[in-house]
Order: sequence, then C-alpha cells, then structure tokens
Amino acid sequence: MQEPRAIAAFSSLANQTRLRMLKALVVAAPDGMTAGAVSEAVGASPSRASFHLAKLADTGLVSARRQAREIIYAIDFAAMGALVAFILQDCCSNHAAVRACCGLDEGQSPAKPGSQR
Amino acid sequence: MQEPRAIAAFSSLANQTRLRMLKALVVAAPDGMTAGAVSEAVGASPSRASFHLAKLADTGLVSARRQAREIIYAIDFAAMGALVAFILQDCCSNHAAVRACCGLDEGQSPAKPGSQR
DNA sequence: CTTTCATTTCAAGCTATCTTGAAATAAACT
DNA sequence: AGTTTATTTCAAGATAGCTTGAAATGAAAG
Repeated sequence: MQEPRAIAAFSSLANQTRLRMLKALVVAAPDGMTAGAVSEAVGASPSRASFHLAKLADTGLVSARRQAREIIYAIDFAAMGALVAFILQDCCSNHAAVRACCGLDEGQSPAKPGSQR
Repeated sequence: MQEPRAIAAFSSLANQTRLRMLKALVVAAPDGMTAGAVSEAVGASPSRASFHLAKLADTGLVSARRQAREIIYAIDFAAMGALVAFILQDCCSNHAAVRACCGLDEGQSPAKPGSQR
C-alpha cells in the first residue's frame, strides 16, 4: 500500500459515521449488508449513508455489489490488514514497541482475553 | 483507546505532511527531533510545521518537551501501538484475516525480512 | 535589558468535507 | 407503461482543516 492510498484510508476512518459503518460491516462479514441496513444501523439518512459508503468503497476498505434492487456492502479484511501493515511497516519501521503494544509477538491466539498489553 | 481519540489519531495520519513527520520521528526515535529539524526534514515552514506538530501532539501520537530554546518532539510508540490495537480489536473484532494480512500470527520476529505477507 | 534564536500564535483566505432535502437512476412488480 | 422500492446524485449551505506571512512568546546570551 502506497502513501496516497493509506492517507485516503486514514481519512475514511477519521469519521464517526464511517467508523460505525465499518464496525457494523465487520459484524456482518463476510456476507455484508445492504446500503439500507447500514443506513439504519448507524442512524443516518439514506443519502448520508450513501455518501459515506461511497467514501469507504473509494478507498477500498469495503466492496460494493448489486444484488437485484439492493446494493450490498462488505468489509474488505485484506484492505484493513494492508492498512495495519502500512502503519506497522511503512510508518513505524516494524518497531518492536509498536507491535508489543497491540498484543502481538507473544502468542498466536487472536482474541485471548487479558493477554494483550 | 476510545473512539473519539482513535478518530483524532486517524485524522492526524490522514495528511501527507504529518505522515512524513511521523516517519522522520520514527527514524529519530527514541531521542526525538527539534521542531526546526522536523520542519526541515519535511520541507515545511516553521509555522506550518508547528501547526502539524501540534496536531500530532494533541492526539498523543507524539510527545513534546522543551529543552532550553528548542522543543523536542518524539514519537510515542505506545500510542501508535494502541491505535493499531484499536483497528485490530475495536474495528475488526480481532478478525483473523486482518491479522494474517499484516504478517502476524505466523512467527514472532518483528522484522524478519521476507517473512511478512 | 536588549538582542538573538527557536517556536508558536494569530488572522486571513482558500479548499475540502459534511449535511440536508429534492430529484434522478435502477431494478422488480403489476 | 406505470408503480413501488432501493439507492445514488445533485445543489446549497455549513463546518472544519490547510497554508501563508506577520506578530507574539520563551529562553538564552551579550
């Protein structure tokens, strides 16, 4: 991931509505949600939801596909992973302190409670 | 890390000048750099550099301390790590696909070349 | 106590982003 | 063809963020 795309991705995440959309889409993964469902989930008008979903799709953090009358948005975990990799590698030069702070490098289990930090 | 702080942090990273400052500060870690040095490193006027450094400091991604006439900025790796943790845990619910995409969960060595991805 | 150096603060103008509601598109159904 | 449902696009106004250069602060040195 290059700098311009990373900046666009960070910009996408720097908004409450979009962050909440993303969280809803994580819960709904890998199936995704219709634009209307996302709109309801975050309490935004259809037009406003469309605006923010378009931004998330532009940056590649989510994908969009039409299914009959509905448009289904789904999170792209690979893109999210690439963004994390950008922070870790490009920004922080793989500095151990950064990796340590997010509970990595000490075991493989993704969600072991209490083991992070 | 809570949502508002994460949003502010993403906002900080969503800017070329600040991203480059951060990279310079990673290289200069853990000592840090004077505001003037950062200013030169990214090719920004003192006033512009001060504006962006203040933003980075506000969000806690960098720290500032006065040393005689100079002000020394240093990256806060813990804060960077907390932001990565926010993406991984709060945003992505520790989804394995995200962790996999950044070369984690397959070995502990932080910077082993060729082993990531 | 004035000068010098490093940095910040301020005010102005500019650009980008967000919100709102109305109108347009797209697909299915009658 | 006309209607309904789902979503996007558009235009307008509001808010936030960026850049610039000048003025102000803070700290050391003569």
